Amino acid sequence: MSPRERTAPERSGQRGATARGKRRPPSQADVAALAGVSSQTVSRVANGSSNVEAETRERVLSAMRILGYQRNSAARALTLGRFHALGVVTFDLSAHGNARTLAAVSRAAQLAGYSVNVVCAEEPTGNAVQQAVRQLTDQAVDGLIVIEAQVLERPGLDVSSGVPIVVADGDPERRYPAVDTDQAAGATAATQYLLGLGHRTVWHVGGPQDSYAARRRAAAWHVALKDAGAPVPPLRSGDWTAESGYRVGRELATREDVTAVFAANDHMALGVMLALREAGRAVPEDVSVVGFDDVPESAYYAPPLSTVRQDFEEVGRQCVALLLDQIDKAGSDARAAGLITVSPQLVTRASSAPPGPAR
Amino acid sequence: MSPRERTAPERSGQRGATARGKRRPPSQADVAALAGVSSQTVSRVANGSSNVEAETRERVLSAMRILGYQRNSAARALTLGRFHALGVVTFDLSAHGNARTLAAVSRAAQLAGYSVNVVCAEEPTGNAVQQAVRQLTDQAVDGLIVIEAQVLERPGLDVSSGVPIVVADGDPERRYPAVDTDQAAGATAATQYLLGLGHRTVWHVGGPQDSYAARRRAAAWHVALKDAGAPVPPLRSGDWTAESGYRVGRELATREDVTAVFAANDHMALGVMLALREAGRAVPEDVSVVGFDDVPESAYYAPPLSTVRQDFEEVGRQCVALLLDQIDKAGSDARAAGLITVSPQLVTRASSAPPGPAR
DNA sequence: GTCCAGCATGTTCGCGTAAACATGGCTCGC
DNA sequence: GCGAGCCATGTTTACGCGAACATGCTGGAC
Repeated sequence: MSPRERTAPERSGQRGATARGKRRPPSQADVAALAGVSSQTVSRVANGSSNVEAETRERVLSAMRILGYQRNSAARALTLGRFHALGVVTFDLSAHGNARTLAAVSRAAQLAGYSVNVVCAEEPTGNAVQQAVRQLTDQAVDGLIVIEAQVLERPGLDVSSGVPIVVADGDPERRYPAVDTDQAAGATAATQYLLGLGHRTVWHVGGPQDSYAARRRAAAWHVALKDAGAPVPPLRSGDWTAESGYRVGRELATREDVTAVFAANDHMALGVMLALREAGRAVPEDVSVVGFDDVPESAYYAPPLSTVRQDFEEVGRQCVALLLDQIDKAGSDARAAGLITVSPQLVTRASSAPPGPAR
Repeated sequence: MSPRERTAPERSGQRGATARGKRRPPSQADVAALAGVSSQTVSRVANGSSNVEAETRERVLSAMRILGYQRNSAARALTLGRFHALGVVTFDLSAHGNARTLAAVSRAAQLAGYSVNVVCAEEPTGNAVQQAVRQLTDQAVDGLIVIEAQVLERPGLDVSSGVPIVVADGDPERRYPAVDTDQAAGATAATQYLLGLGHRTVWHVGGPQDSYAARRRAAAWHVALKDAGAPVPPLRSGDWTAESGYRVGRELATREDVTAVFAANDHMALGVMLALREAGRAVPEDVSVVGFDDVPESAYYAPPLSTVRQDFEEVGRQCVALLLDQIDKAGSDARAAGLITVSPQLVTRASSAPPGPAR
């Protein structure tokens, strides 16, 4: 009559060790039967609820161990309406910053008892993202983190899927709560630093123009030059790769009046330096170079690269904090859309110096 | 009498747009009610089943659109007993290779209709991994991929959690099916290449000794030297970072007899090159350097680095293929534990050359 | 002594889905 | 012309869990 009648005869001895038959993992009911209690009591023990006598608890725990019980998270999610999972959408994990941010998100989420579901969209086209988001929400997440969100700006893209969203690094329209490195501060610091060394002006190798972070770095560079009354050279853009930096660098190397270059990331700076050296322009004697990111290797470039250090750990942590916040207060009208800013820090190394006396 | 009685009166007009009340996402039953069919028919349409009249299907699809229906994956997983999710355990996403592999896994999984659950274990201690695996299986995955699995060798570590496991890059004991770059072939190629250039012997800067990949590269280097009748210099080890490469490089730079160095990854090679240059030893004129990985930037190092290119994409793809294979044939005794090997490729650039005539 | 509070535990039910089974109409073959 | 079989669709049920409610027992206040 009780549900035990169904399950009890079917098993004899413990399973789990043997690979026989169409094994079904043990359920609460199985544990309950073995411990001689109701499945509800098992549930209480599993959730660390109070109100279970010590002796009963022990019996249940022991039964769990014997059967190798693990609660079924699907069933759990179904009844609770919560998945305890976060989704992360990103575009290019080979980009150092994205990978680092993801790692930090993963750690923070784990600490909070959430798992992390990653989707790596092929391309930052609206469609790919749409699909990625669809897959994630379909796949059961309580919230979404979008890393490197340039794509969100595409008009008509609707990622409102019912779950809260937090954007890391770039939501130009402020449609979602966001966590971001203070790109402007970093770019300004780099530019002012180079000007302060005595350079007449600073050239900028920007990132791809569909990247919001890249645009903000470029804008801050522009403003910093204007504020200082320095001439504003034309903006050259790459695509974050060292190769693109090299390409732009070759062009810059031909111009005698280039004495300081601020690249929007370290990898492009690396390419720029190689191009300069190949053209016979010494770094930093003839041209100073500053990057952005502070990838761990940049201290060992030739020469070691001055750069702007981003705190990816902090960005990841804050993303998770902000998202969990939104998830928890789901009832109250969340959309308060905060913006958390993480400060970067200028790191000076051997790739920058005052302009040479000659010239 | 029908379930519709419960749901119908509760809602008026469509929800989803308004933020009123304790919204519950629309369910099959809601769609069914709106379309005037049974929920089973909705299920059939949702799963693309045959046997639904075109006109009915249209009605259901339209109802889905109106309500913004998304199937509840928890309920789905509960009935199907499958989550359509893979778990990935890794240790350090800032390591280029791991991040790339993860990205490839993510893409391959997505293509197969699986989502990817990532856990980034703090440290490669048995405990951390144990916990990570626990969290993942608890969190509902159909299979597990362990990237950079040196940790699996710890005795007593039991990750047998009922789900199939595939190991990327290193399961020394072959306890699990694995996909791996052919480390030996890569290291051998690099060593033989340097010997072939005329160097009397080749020094090796190995990775951390608890990394299986590092140990295999070192072993192959050792064998290649012996096979060639070259003297075998003592092994120096770093920890994959450029900083450690620099440290070892400073030491090597003091030895006049060092003319060729094979580093176990590109970042350490970078550090080595900086140390050599600082000590007045030119690369490649005085010392040739070869790395491993072919990170995208290595072509722009100073000088551009000869290295062994790993095909992370392929490793990721194969991992997923192997894992899905195991998942599907769960019944048959899977543990056939295949090993899939992915070939790396030597890429020669400016950092290597025949030894200088002098000396 | 009575009654109620509090506690350990059991019972019922619903979550959303898909499999299994049921139904009723229609076609086709002989 | 009548049953076999197929098709579109409906109905029932199980999946595993935990919230809500139910039960029965102990002890203390009055």
